Amino acid sequence: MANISELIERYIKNLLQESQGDSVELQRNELAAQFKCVPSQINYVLSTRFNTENGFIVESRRGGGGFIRIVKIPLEQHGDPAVQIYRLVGEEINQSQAENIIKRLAEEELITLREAQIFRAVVDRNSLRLELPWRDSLRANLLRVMLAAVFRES
Amino acid sequence: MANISELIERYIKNLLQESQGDSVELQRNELAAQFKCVPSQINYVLSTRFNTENGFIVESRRGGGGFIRIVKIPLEQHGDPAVQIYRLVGEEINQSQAENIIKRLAEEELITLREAQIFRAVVDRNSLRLELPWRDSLRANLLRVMLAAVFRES
DNA sequence: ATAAATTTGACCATTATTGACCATTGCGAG
DNA sequence: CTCGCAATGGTCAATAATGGTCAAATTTAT
Repeated sequence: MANISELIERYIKNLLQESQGDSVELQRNELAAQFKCVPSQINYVLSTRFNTENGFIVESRRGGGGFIRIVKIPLEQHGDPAVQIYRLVGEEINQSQAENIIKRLAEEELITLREAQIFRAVVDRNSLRLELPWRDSLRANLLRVMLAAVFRES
Repeated sequence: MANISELIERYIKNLLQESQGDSVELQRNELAAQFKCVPSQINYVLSTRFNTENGFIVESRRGGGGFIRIVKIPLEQHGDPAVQIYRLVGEEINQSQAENIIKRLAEEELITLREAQIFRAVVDRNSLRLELPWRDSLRANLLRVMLAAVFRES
């Protein structure tokens, strides 16, 4: 189907492949003009196809010389453990589940001891001062972005 | 990179590196001429990139023989880290302030690059899915516990 | 028919650039 | 000495250049 969002997605993934590294930088307005769509559609594509669940990190800056940078998290390079663990997190996670995952990450030496301590501090229920439906969701989100940060090898 | 401010920032940081000490002295008009911008843009760069939050002090003098001196202030490496951290982070902190602190910690090699990326991921407003009065407070809290986790090692 | 995904646009936020006008300092001419 | 000017740097507000959010409208899939 001639779905613009999909075209944009493919275009960006192509750029990622071509660029030697694992990231591309682009301009929102320029891209939008190129695809003859409104700029906010770029945001739509980014949030639906290039989010952390899909293994991407998006950074950006506004103003003069602004940009959008899309970074691919190279999960494959770390082999099975990293991928499995990343998927394990899910939409919600409680503290002890999170701690198990962190323990495993440390055992597999995918993160250092210090990093494990940072992870534990963040997923601690006392750090996440929220009531329960939301706390587990925030914890899952934070765990995922922390994993993404670590697996990101820049 | 169509961003003069960034070029000027890099230029000054280069000068700082090259000069043995931790300070450089320059002339506003001269610099502005060199980069073909208005003199006040130098002030813009100074106030956004070389302020105390970023660990710099700027001194200057007007009139004949005027100058601008930029001095880099290193973080205290001794004393109780917890106290210093608490002072730095406070009860609430926005994303850019947090990022500045993280950048400094990495520059001072108090945390590794990977750790800095974890920190950044956690303090990102998109990771902390909360509305604004509480988001800054949660961010401050998380930053504090992460720093505590790292400095606890004694 | 309903739900989900996509497309649009109005309005918002952040960062950079520019220029008019202001302040301070040093140095000569009287 | 003192006054005045040349040589510096400072402030602030307007404008430009980007990107972000949110929800309504529309299209597509179930």
